Amino acid sequence: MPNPLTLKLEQYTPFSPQERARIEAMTRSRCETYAPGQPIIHEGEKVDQIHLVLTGLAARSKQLPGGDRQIMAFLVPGDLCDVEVFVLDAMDHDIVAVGETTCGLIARSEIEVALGELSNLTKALWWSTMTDSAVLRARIIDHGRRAARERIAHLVYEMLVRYRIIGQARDNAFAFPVTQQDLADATGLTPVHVNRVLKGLRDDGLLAWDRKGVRVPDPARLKRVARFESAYLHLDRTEAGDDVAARAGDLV
Amino acid sequence: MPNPLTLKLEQYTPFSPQERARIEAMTRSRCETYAPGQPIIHEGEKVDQIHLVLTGLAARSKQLPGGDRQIMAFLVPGDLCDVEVFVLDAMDHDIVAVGETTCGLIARSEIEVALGELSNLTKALWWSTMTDSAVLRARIIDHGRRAARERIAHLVYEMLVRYRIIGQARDNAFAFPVTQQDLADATGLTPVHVNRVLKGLRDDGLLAWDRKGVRVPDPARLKRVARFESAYLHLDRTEAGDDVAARAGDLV
DNA sequence: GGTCGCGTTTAACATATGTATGGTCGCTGA
DNA sequence: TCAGCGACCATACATATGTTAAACGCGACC
Repeated sequence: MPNPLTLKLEQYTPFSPQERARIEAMTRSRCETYAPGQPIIHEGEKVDQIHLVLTGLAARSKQLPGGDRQIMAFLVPGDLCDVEVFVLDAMDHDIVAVGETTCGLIARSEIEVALGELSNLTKALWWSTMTDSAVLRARIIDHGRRAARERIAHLVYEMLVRYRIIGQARDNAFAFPVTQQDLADATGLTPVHVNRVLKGLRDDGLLAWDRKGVRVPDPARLKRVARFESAYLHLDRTEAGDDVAARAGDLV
Repeated sequence: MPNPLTLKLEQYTPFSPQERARIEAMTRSRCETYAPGQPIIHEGEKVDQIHLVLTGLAARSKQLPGGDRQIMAFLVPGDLCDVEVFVLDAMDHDIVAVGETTCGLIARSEIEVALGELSNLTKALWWSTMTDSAVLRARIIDHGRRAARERIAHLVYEMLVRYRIIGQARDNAFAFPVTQQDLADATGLTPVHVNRVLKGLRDDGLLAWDRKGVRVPDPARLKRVARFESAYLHLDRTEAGDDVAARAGDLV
């Protein structure tokens, strides 16, 4: 019976017998089984082997302060839990077993030789894709487990950080040319309600929003309201020089 | 003034002067500017150049039948709109300009040489990552713009397709070992409400859910209720042999 | 064979958010 | 100058979903 990973990947492209054998070999080495509810990988963990779901059901999930939990994706046999290890230093969410689950463990080195030498640019592109995914997951958490006020606060704070990173925020103010309708479309709310919430945030002095942009008078306070955790943006690569730190440092 | 793409990518790794020059060269070739609201790429389009946001603000968005729209991500200068062109045949969502926006256009071939030769396995891994992102976006749409009933129906239908693909669904039934609490965590609802909705779906004969799994008596009907569109799963690679089609064919 | 724990089911009630509508303000163009 | 338009703002009301709590079924385990 074929390996679920090849079954999955061959949706994209058929492999040669050699390639197939290589994948089968990789995934046969070592397994681990987990009981329902048991964590497979924790947030913050630095993994150096890739987990592949072989049987059962797992989930990407995030535990929120306050006890809420958001599942962002289910992982069925053939799904890889943590490809991001190649480019990100640590997991920004948990993987948990939902049903009784067995995973194949593939050493990072093993995949590295299978992929061949990756150029700097390639790796940077991977990193960009992986962080984009992380931002998508953050949006899922927002929608699933945060009230409108936090949701909007979170979005604004994230944009502040992102604009700072590219050097386009001065004095915690940045141009953000969206209408309230756009905001509604982004947050899954209704324009009327966006307006209500915005008014509330303005009244509380959490942000100012005039024609030309947003200003955040007190980022630390907005961050608290938004329950913002910066890990998912993966800005902590100090090797990249301290430019990034200098640009976003006080926000994260 | 530095190119916003290098500014972004160098968060991950510093480039050599040559690498930097290469990126700058790629993005200098051709630009296009878009007015607010104007589409940059449409769903279904096959692009063969990559769009890079240089100034302004764009968004990944999806137009739903009924007029609703969901923005899944904002794109600021330095963000790439459509890296997926390398492995996916067509866009599964739109890119629209939110503010006045200019994009640099990078020919697909240009990036291809910069990346070097990619092995089959590498490309398959890219494909896997990109479709995972697409599933995340589907979840954002669910949360933002679908009522609880459709949301759950959509999730169940997606799981049916995914289990079929890996050959673990028989007779439109599959093991799905989740509790209602898990479902609530995944859909952003409350266990009580999940229960209500599930009861409704069962009463309407849309699904049966006993201890050992889910059964979907009439997939076509569930698909309608879920307003499910299969494009985002990218199952239409007929070159992959018709195995996939055979496995999921009638569902998509 | 009882009891304990866990998941499910149901009920009554509370509220965040949606719906509908209309008003104001600042632009733009004739 | 005025009409028209789009964005923002406000109000009244409707409802999907959350909250709390309790009962029920059922397998696990002594």
